[in-house]
Amino acid sequence: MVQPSESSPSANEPAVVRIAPPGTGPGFESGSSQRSVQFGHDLPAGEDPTTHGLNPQQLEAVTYRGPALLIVAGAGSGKTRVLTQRIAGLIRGREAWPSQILAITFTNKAAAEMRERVEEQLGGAAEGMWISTFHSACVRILRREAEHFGFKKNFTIYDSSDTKVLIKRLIKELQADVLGLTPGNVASKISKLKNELTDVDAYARDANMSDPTERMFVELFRRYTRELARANSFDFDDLIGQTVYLFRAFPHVAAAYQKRFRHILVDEYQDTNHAQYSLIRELTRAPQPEPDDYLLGAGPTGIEAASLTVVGDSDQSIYAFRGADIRNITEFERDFPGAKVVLLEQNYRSTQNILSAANAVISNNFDRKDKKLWSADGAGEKIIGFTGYSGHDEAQFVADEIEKLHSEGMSYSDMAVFYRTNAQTRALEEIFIRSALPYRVMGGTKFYDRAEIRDSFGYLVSVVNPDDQLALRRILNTPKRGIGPATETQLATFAETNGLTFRDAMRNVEGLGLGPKVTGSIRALSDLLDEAAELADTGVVADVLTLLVTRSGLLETLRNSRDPQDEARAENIEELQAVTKEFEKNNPDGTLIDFLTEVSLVAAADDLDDTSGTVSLMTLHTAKGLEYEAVFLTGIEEDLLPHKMSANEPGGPAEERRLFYVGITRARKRLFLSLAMTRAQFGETAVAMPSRYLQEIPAELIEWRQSPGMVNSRGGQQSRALNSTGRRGFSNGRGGYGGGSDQPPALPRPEKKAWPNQVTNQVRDNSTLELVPGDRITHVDFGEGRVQQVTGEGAKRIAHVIFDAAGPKKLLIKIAPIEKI
DNA sequence: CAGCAACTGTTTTTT
DNA sequence: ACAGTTGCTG
Repeated sequence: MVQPSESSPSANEPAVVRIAPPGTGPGFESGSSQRSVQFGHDLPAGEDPTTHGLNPQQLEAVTYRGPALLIVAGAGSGKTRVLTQRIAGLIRGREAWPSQILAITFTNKAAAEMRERVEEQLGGAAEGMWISTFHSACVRILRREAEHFGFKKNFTIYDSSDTKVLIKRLIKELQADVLGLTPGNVASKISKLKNELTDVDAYARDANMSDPTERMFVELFRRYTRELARANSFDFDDLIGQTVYLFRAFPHVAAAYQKRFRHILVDEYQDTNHAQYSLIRELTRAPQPEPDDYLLGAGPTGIEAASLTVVGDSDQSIYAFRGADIRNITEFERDFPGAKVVLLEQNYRSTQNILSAANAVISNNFDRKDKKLWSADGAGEKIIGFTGYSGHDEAQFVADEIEKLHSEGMSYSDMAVFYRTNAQTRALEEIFIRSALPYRVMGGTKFYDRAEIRDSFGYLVSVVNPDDQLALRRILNTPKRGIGPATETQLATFAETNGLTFRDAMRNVEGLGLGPKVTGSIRALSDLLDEAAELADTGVVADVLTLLVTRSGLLETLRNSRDPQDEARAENIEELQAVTKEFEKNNPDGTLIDFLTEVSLVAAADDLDDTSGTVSLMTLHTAKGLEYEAVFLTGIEEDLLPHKMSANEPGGPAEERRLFYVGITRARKRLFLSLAMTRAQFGETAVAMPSRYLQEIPAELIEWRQSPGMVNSRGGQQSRALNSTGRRGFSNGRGGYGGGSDQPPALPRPEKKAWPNQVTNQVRDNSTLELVPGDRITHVDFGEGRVQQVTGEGAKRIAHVIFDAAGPKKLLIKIAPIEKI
């Protein structure tokens, strides 16, 4: 069996899988204080490595044997440890071969981590085990079985933006935009339907076809489905849904997997959607006897259904928006009669203060099983609260506190900043860059979303999967080679009328009667793709990419451009070449298809880099499953958390509260909650109100450095740094707010734009500014100060300054808003 | 067909 | 604020 691609790290961070040394770096949920005793080789003689060091509930979860087991694992209760020891125990006790194990995790990174830890327990005997995400596992199955239902095994995967491009084209063709249908809303509706395993025909049966918008939507859905099939492609949702379809339509195919996988384990079960649930149901069915078995008189197969272990926490269900159905976990016992349930409530991660805050917040969600996390490790430090005047002010607080923790000996990689929306990174990044703080934004998937990278992938996909018309159209005139929309349409029509693929139309371009110049361009492109395909059969991925980007002129066009940004774009392509070389190194037998599959399925959390020594920035969603010594939860404001888009949705506010809960429970020792009074949005500054969830935390757990009540409308004139130091103890014992009131005081209403965005408007370049210790400087926010020391080289020179009022700061000289006096 | 200026809507979260 | 798109001109 081919080794799965999920055992290699994401192509974005292509080095070897990194495991943080105990106690450092962002760990996966593992019960940090238990870590030192978890591996067999540390044990005294005679101890059972599978069960050593477990509490009674964990022990039960590891050793229980039966058809179905639900482990209700509160945050930080050591569930990953329980899962890995359970797997190791099954294999060590000869109850299962590695190849009979299927473990499903939420991200590739979590899968790699789990594999690593199982191997460590077993001394490397995990060969043949499937530990992967739902999507990766389904790709593996589909590649092997695609030919059963009209796909080829070289299929490619459409990500959400590919999907949108295709739908956009269809909307244009059908002029569906006049009915208010946009690529966004059509794509999300189709995705929802697929998550419910509803296909076009099923939907059309119940649709109100007298409604023109509805009728149009059905037509779009139908064409979208047809186009995907024609392009030999699956979208994200298809990967799951089509696998379920495959199993249901071809019982003998399903039986092969039902027989193979004897133990199925699913992590983060609370976030499974209906399609994923159905997949698990199919896999845990007892295999049906095949026709041949009857002929041989074998009767029923006699093979029992696989055993199923699921781990989850309904309080951490945060993906309802993409179809996750909390009932999958709440009704588990009904779905699998005779299921055993084990509750893990002891927390090995956080201090009691942090857990008490988390418990208090989540207890406001009614309709949940009461569950209280507790720790044996003591109260710990208080939670720190802070209210800034603006998002930048808040960011400055975060940066200052990070510096402080760092100077006290905490590694940057042990700290993380969370936020609700990706847009909030801007202010944080600006301040962090200025403060010369090493940071890294997780997810955002920025690299693979850049146009030049997508173009490069367009070439690669066109080579691997010539049926993909979308990829071909993307590269047809990129770089510019004189093939406009008119020519593109002619090619498409020619293909249509002659029953050819778009790619074949290109191969026969001479038959179209186009101008000699255009014909020549298409011929050259077509030949290049053929040559690359030949190379892909024998050569390595990196060479194929190099051939394509050089011979197509993509790279050269960018290099010769006079747009200064194109230089960076060319560098991005070179970085992609480096990524393919790394892939090559990690997967010596990896094909181009493997490479494309891997990058298609990287998740936001997959590019975590444990050893990089940087602060991690990420959304609350990405943070799930991770833990850090110190956590900063930013933007704890109404309309942001809970987000205003969630207000109308049923269950919205409760889900947002779970999101807050997830954020709180990521912290081991230190937790910081911050908000701003005004926040820039759409370039305009709007007033923000403290989040309702803040009041749910008992006041005695929070020490407000600057409470919402302390901030007044004149505050914008003062620098935060002037009045934030040394004040403490504003709790009054009742509400969560300082300043003497029980309820969050009504915030003042400053005029719009009362405090124009002080940071972003200032584009400056101080790269020529020379500073030496002793110089007096003035800073836009911090006032006057004296340079103590200058470190770093060139563009990275950092001034260490003690400001008269704001105290010590580090500034990146190139971009800091400073002047020499 | 390419390049430029003006104009739009967009931001909730993600495999 | 910004990117992506439309519409005009050469």
